[in-house]
Amino acid sequence: MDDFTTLSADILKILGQPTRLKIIDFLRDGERCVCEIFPAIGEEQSNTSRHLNLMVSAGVLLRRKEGVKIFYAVKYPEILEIVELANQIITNEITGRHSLLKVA
Amino acid sequence: MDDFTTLSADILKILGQPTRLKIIDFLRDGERCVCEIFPAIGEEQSNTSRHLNLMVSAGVLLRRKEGVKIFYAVKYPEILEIVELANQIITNEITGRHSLLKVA
DNA sequence: TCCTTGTATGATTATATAATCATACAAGGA
DNA sequence: TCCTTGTATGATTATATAATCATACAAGGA
Repeated sequence: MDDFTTLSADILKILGQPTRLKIIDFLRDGERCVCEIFPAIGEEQSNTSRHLNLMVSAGVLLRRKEGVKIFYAVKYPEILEIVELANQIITNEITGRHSLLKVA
Repeated sequence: MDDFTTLSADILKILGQPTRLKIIDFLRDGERCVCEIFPAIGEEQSNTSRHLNLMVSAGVLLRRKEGVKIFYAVKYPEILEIVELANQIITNEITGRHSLLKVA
């Protein structure tokens, strides 16, 4: 039922949501607990927890338990590369430059 | 209202849908008209057209008109790189390998 | 043992999304 | 001018999604 393309789409879909992208960005420097994440991104604990769980299920975050705290971390370096490329595209879109023009 | 993160999320979101990802993949070798695209991906003309329009609006595809046909092409090479990275992540997920293990 | 802190989840609601059918519209050829 | 081909879009429907409030649950300290 799930072909390879659908699975790849799921990875991009999970990254393509503002709240989740903010979380990924906050985890750029390493693992953080939920109690650090939700104030940093300005979302409710509840909502943040749901997104974190979605990202673990999707395979983009790792979860580690330490006492009462749960730490989350980006699972693959490729995830940060993807975000970086998306940022580049937006930069190009904003400056009105196209790939064809950049070649010149 | 739309900060940079939201815009980047929009790019990833537009790529994170199976039908659209199939279109991107079909356009890998260059521009194609709608009449070539929809049979190739096995979707209705109508649905394909909508997705193509969404992708042009999002800034990931270029549109060119030639007579009665409309040709679409991937706008930025970064888009194909993103798809490639997502494919790598899925490959890792399927083989059960994690980034930490790959380092060793 | 009781309390506090940290996290997850059930229920609900508003909104967005994807797909479909029917149809409109534009361009070019006969 | 009429017809055919190629493409876009209105209306509709089923489904997914994100956010919120309330609450449950687990771990450790006092």
